[in-house]
Amino acid sequence: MAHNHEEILCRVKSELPEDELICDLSDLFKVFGDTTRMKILYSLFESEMCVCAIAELLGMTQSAISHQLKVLKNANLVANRREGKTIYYFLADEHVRTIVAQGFEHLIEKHTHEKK
Amino acid sequence: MAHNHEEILCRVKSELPEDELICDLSDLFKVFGDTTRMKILYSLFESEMCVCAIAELLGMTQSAISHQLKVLKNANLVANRREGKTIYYFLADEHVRTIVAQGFEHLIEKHTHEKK
DNA sequence: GCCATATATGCACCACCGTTCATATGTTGT
DNA sequence: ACAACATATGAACGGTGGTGCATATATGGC
Repeated sequence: MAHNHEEILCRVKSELPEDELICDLSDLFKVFGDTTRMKILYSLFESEMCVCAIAELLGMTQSAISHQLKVLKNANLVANRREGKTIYYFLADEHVRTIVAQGFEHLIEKHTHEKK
Repeated sequence: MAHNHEEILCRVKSELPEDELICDLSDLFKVFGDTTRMKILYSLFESEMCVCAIAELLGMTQSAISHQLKVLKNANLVANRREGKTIYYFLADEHVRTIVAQGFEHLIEKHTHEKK
């Protein structure tokens, strides 16, 4: 046991969301937590792109990109449309931009504080 | 080589941020991508807390919590203050709430779409 | 100074994840 | 139906990261 904090423990415990929500949330952010996927998202900020274009842009295997696009799609961050043999991927909604932008702002603020 | 997409490649490539920014961004989101850290953040939404209180709340080792608090602190998501022997951790700024809230909204929207 | 309490840290183990290779699926043109 | 191209998928390898154990550091009380 430790020092007394029963009051706070009870109050915070009652306000904590269920495990499933916490899990879904961290799973979502996990998707943003990889440089390859982040590069893909940034690319799609500019324009929809087909798989091989992204692979060429990032200098990576088509397979690797395909795997990561699947992860992004499962998280509903991107969607795709078929046009003949090629499949174009694009941002699923505007939340993606907002979330990345918020992360960006945090980084900026962090850097300005470090310049002391 | 693949089918032609020189135009798009050049345009997108010129707009892509430098690798360091991409890396910093994904590193930041990586911090949100763990259930333990997410639970800690949600706890701190309610109130500042000491290490052993968080450990008791989450039913985990003091060591594990301490390790994760270090990660959160390195990312400038939390800060701490000492009061005698105990050290209280709290949210470093309001970006944390905003980022988590954005992720939450994305999940909500996703769920409503799945209810078809 | 010594002991108890609160927190931090180094290490090692294990699980998970990103990549590549090989191959499968799907589409178009002939 | 077959060949060529675009993409998806499964398996395996390697690296990273979260956890617990043991221990170190720090503060307060006696």
